[in-house]
Amino acid sequence: MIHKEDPFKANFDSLEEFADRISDLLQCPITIEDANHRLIAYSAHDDYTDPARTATIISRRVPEKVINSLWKTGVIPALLSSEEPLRVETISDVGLGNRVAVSIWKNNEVIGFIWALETGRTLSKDDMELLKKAAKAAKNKVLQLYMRKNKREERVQEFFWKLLTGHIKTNEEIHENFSAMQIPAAPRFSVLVFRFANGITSDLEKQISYILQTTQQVQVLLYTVERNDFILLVAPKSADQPLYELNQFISSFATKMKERFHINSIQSSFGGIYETFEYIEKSYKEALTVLSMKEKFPEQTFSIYGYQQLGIYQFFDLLLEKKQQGEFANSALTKLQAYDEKHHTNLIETYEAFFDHDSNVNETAKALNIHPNTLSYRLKRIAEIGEIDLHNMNQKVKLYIDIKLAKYEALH
Amino acid sequence: MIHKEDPFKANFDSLEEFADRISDLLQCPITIEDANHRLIAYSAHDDYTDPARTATIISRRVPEKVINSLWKTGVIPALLSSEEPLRVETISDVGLGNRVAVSIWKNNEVIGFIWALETGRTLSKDDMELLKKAAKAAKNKVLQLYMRKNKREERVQEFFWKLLTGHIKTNEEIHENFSAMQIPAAPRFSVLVFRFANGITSDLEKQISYILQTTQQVQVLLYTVERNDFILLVAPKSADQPLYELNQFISSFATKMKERFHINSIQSSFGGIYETFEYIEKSYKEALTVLSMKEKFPEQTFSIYGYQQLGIYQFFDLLLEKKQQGEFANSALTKLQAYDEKHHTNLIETYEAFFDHDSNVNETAKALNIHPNTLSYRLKRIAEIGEIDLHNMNQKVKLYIDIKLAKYEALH
DNA sequence: CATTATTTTGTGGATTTCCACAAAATTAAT
DNA sequence: ATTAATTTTGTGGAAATCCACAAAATAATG
Repeated sequence: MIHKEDPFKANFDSLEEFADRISDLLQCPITIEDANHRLIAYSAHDDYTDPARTATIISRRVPEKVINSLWKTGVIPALLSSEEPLRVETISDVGLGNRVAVSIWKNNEVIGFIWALETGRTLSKDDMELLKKAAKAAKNKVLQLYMRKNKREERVQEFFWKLLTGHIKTNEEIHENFSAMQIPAAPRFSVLVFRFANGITSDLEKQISYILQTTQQVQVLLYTVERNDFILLVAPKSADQPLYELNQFISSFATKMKERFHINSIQSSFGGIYETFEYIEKSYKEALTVLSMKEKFPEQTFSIYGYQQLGIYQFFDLLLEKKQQGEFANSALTKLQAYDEKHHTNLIETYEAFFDHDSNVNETAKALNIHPNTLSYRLKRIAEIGEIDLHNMNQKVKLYIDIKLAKYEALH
Repeated sequence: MIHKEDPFKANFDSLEEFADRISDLLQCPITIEDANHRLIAYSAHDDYTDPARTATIISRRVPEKVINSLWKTGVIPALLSSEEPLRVETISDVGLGNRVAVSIWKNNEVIGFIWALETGRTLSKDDMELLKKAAKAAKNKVLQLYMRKNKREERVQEFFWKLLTGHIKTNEEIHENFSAMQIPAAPRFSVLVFRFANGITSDLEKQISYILQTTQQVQVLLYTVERNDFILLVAPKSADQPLYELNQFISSFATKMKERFHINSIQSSFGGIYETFEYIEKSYKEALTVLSMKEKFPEQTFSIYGYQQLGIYQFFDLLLEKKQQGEFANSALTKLQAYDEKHHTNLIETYEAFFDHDSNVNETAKALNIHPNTLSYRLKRIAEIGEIDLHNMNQKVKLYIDIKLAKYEALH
């Protein structure tokens, strides 16, 4: 099939119609996606489609695992760096058959993709050329969509910011806005913050937004940007393990940012998980509290992301304030410190390590490079010197807290 | 030996002289004590004295174990209820040889004792009569001492009260007063409070004072009375186990008050142990904090006396305040509560009991009357439902605190 | 420098904990 | 009322803890 003149010169009303036209010309199923792999249009009269395409059409977005594998195999990076069509071999793990893809460009930016599934036949050089022309012809329509989405995005972000700062209080008002903007409802949510080392440029924002759009672990209801912080309203899917899901999300986000965009050192946190929207502001503040604590007390909190996981550190600022007014003097701690000082021992360090390792003798001994019996001996001495009963939860905990608090104070 | 006329008619200059006179007449060593068993005077020209008397003279007070045994054998109660001389058989445990005692009375009150040690000879009926007369004759001189002591006591109490309320601040000023009033210095001290069910009458005050004067476990530097509270400045003797000594003191005080005066239900507490006197006010406040906490949260604190032992409850009022402002919501706790509610389970109670029993599976199971495996199973469920890692000290502790805090809030 | 006190490491055995598995009992759901 | 899910109790064996004791190493003291 040879097309001397541009077969896409004629106007078309919708991108669906356009997809069908390409499909007719190339004799294979066509899918058009936006830059975030959301479905824009697809050709209708095809007899066969592979599982990946089916899933894409059903959920109106490309499945996350498909996107991940397209990144890993270098397909998407190639599409983002060249206007040339690219053949993708079958990746059967994710139900992806042979296909050819091309990116749609506006100036120096990719604003979408066209996919041609090679079901019956393999595309020729000329067919590839044709696909490239199709990409150019689709530009304007995709751009319109893109602009429209951007405008909506701005309105939505403004709304989110009002929620975060508590400028919209009543549940009714919030719900009205949610449905007006077609933001899906969710039974529970949390505010999540990614804090970057530098200010978030609009380029970076697009990259983040891209990763979020292609994430299906949690539902991202809203997001906005504030200096170095990328702030999200996210809804974990399960009622059973919301914390687990959020942690997973954070970790996979960090991995993706690192692998795909070489951005390291993102600090992440999320606030409490709540069920009604009045708590958005609170959850946000809690997320900020976690970040602030992670900054001030990094060694103790590096593995903590959620406000709940922050545990006793939630009230450390409160305790510190009182401590600095001279309260909560712990004579056990004082005595142990004095003993350590005088005899060059490590009783406090030992105590701390022991409880950091969940009162597990062997683990702690290993971590401290000492014999387990040495650890036992030291604990016995700690009990004697500090006059503290190590079988008493209350006393144990108090000393543990006081040790951490002293560390915190020293860092301050 | 018969003495028709009163042999004590003649004036005498000092009680020492008087003791010698009796000793001459009865041919045995004589000791005169005040109502609190402090040595007032003793006869000098005696060839033999038993260990109890020696110790009494050396330390200028009757040893505590001797007093205890005189109470147990009913000697002191008898002396306190009758003017008649009383023979005491040897109590060899405490180094007490045979002797005769008589109490010195002023109106209806005992203000001292005279002891005659039967070293060589046994006292006859007439000798006893003589001793009784001696007690009457000693009255005035002993009373003078008694009054003088009382006056000093008043001045000292006033001074102590100023210390407690922070009206004397500088260490210098405090030290000056201490030496002016001949209060012994002590390397470390704490303020201790006994709170009685009712106001402290002057009778009760005397009884308490009596017990304190005869106590040698800790050194009582100062005391005073405020409504229902008997407030003491005490100095533990050892540097190693001051807490232990103070706890012992409290427990033995309670026992004595019960056994000797049938007074139950004393609430006791003490503040921090400090080394410089500026902290007296603070220690006092801490002691009051303990008492207040014991009142508000009795089940959790019934075995706590010292401020240090109060542990995490030291900052419960602080936490409660924040909690009531809506902070520190713990979703793990919320979920567990919901689960308990819905399925009629006891997860929270189980968790609490487990840590109250120092994470000891067997003990806890016994206390809850369940199989140890049931406990394990419940803990596993708690971890799942609350999304909490039971191998993580921080998370464990936070939930424990939050459970106790919820209880505390409910009691409020 | 010698002596004493304290700390560390090692050994062995009784006890306890931890788990996996399974049967019974109870509760919830259709 | 039957089925399914959850909870409780039981058994047994591997692993870990605890403890007493002792030798070696180190630190403190006169």
